[in-house]
Amino acid sequence: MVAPQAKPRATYSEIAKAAGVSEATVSRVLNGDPRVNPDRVAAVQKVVEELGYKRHRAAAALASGRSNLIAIVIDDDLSVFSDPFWATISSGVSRVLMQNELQTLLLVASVDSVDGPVAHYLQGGEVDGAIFFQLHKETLVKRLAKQGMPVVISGTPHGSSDFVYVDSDNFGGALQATKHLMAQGCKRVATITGDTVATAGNQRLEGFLQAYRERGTVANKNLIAHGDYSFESGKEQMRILLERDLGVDGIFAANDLMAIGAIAAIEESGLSVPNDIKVVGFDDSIMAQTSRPSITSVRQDIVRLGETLGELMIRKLAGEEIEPVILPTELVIRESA
Amino acid sequence: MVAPQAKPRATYSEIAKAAGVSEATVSRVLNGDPRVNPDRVAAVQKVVEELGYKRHRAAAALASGRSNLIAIVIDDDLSVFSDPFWATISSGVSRVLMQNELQTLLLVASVDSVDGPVAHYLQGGEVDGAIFFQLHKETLVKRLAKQGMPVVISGTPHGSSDFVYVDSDNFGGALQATKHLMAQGCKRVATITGDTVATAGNQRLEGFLQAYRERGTVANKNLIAHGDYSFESGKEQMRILLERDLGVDGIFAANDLMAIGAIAAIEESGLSVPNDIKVVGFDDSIMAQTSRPSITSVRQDIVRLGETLGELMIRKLAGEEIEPVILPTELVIRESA
DNA sequence: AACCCCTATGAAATCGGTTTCACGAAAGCG
DNA sequence: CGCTTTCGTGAAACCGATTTCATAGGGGTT
Repeated sequence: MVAPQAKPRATYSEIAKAAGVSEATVSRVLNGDPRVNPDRVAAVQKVVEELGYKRHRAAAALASGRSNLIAIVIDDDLSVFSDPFWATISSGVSRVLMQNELQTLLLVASVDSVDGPVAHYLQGGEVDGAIFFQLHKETLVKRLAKQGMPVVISGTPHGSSDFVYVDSDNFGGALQATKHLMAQGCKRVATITGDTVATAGNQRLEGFLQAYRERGTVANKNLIAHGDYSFESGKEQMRILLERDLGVDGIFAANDLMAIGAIAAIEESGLSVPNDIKVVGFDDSIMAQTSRPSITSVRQDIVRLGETLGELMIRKLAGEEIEPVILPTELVIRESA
Repeated sequence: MVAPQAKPRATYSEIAKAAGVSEATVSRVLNGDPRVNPDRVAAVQKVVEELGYKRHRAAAALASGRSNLIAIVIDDDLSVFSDPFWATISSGVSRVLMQNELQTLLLVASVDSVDGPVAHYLQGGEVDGAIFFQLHKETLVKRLAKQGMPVVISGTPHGSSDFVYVDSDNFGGALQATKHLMAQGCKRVATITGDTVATAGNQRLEGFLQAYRERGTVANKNLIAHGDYSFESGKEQMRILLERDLGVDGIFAANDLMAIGAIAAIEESGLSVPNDIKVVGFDDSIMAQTSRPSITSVRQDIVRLGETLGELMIRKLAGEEIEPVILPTELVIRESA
């Protein structure tokens, strides 16, 4: 049951011989060194073509000290199930990296410990850079960055930190969503927040509050219900809001799932969406489109997010100074508001 | 802006010196060669511990010819958006592989061409094995397998092919779903299929047909509507079924999204679910839970699917003869049927 | 014309493990 | 008791690219 190896891969030594140059020159040609005589470049390229040569990554990595590998680090515990965008982002990252001759290494593991296997792995110099999703503890990332490893993270980090990150405009999206509700005539707009410990949830809440400020008022504290992004919490918090009897006529939910939960609670209480209460969600997920009523929602460009992560990493590897990027969101208007 | 490198990593030569043995012995110890004297094993392990040594992957790969890298290959065009399980499966794979000292390489690219970059990459011997998702063209996979590369695929392949694959029991799930509808008193159960060119869609259709057979009849051809897994197609095909006026009172949709579309069409026509028509979906996605009415659906164990893919790969790498695995499905009963 | 500098190039060292091979010692055998 | 095996071990070759370093020519300067 052993592998019947195909033709043994070509090496520099063969190419060098066939092209009548030294291995050093082959290397120079393949790495785009401009100093090589055009004739030889052509000769080498011809042979490379004919032999169907492919660079041996491990050998190149060993010799150059660069692995051409970028890790995508995902925390095992939380992200996979809670973040529906994970796949899309990763694919965007992978595509962009691949176009730049880099490979994507997928690391799904518990990232919490600064001393765990992931930490060791990353610090072992096995990868040229790391992209983090769903950052909860920043200690590890901070340390890696300090050691000189190029790091880009998805989502706004907590602290002052000078990490480079990419995020959707949670604040702006929430602001726009809330203002839309107000513009639709809602007098008392409430919000159901997501996990406000994480920055995304917090920013969406801030956007909501800002809409009130821009109207010259302050949102009543009772108009803020704290959910956790789940359908159940949306339903539950909506029930609580209704019980408070504040005359709520508009809801900004921090994601679509909670918006759907809220609508379920509203309809169970005998009211209707959007006639009695209007609802806006966040994410513009497939559910926003298929739910009845369909849900007005804040759209994030997830593909672009992934691609941006990849691009920033590439620029960072090239030594550029790079800045965090906030991607715009867009309000998609449907039946619910 | 250059990396302030931490301590330069330890190497065999240091370990060998410190432990008073040769580098060859260090290698043997670190690779678990049983022939080494226990005293030396202990000595080496102690030094390794103290120095916090980490194996240099590139060097090891170069010397041994094994990369310890397994590729997950995903076709750019289709899978990412259409398959909601992608992320979950990948994470399962990655976790299992990591527990076995293997890394997961994510390849998102167009896989169609037998001569494209992915093909080249895989044939370049850069990885020790490959796991394919969403297989459309089998040519490349077939060739890789023939060349001795361990290959495992997710989903049942088309042909006779002797590939090793892992799949959910689409046939059994569909059979169970349809029988459930019949048991609920449905006299005329129809189905909305997914893409029947792909095996999963076909198997679900076959399961549906089998339910009729087991009842001793044959399903009327007009009871079969062909969708494409999208919400819109579910709605559209349901409309068509209703227009045929066959007295349909049960629907098995090949996924939840189409089930939701079907329900939308049913309610728009003035009928109600489940009173007039009962509906069963497939996937047990989050939408099945949050939709109103909530949807009875066939559940697949996606996490297990990913883990199984990883496990099969590991066993294959170990040289075991392995067989395809079909994972059981489970009918989750909710309001719609 | 003598001298210096720059450029293109190849020989050889190097990266850090793995594996082959040879050898001495210990063990098994007749 | 002498001879063949087996066992543990280290020296050294090796994996395939990259990179340093030395060198031979070519060009320019005065």
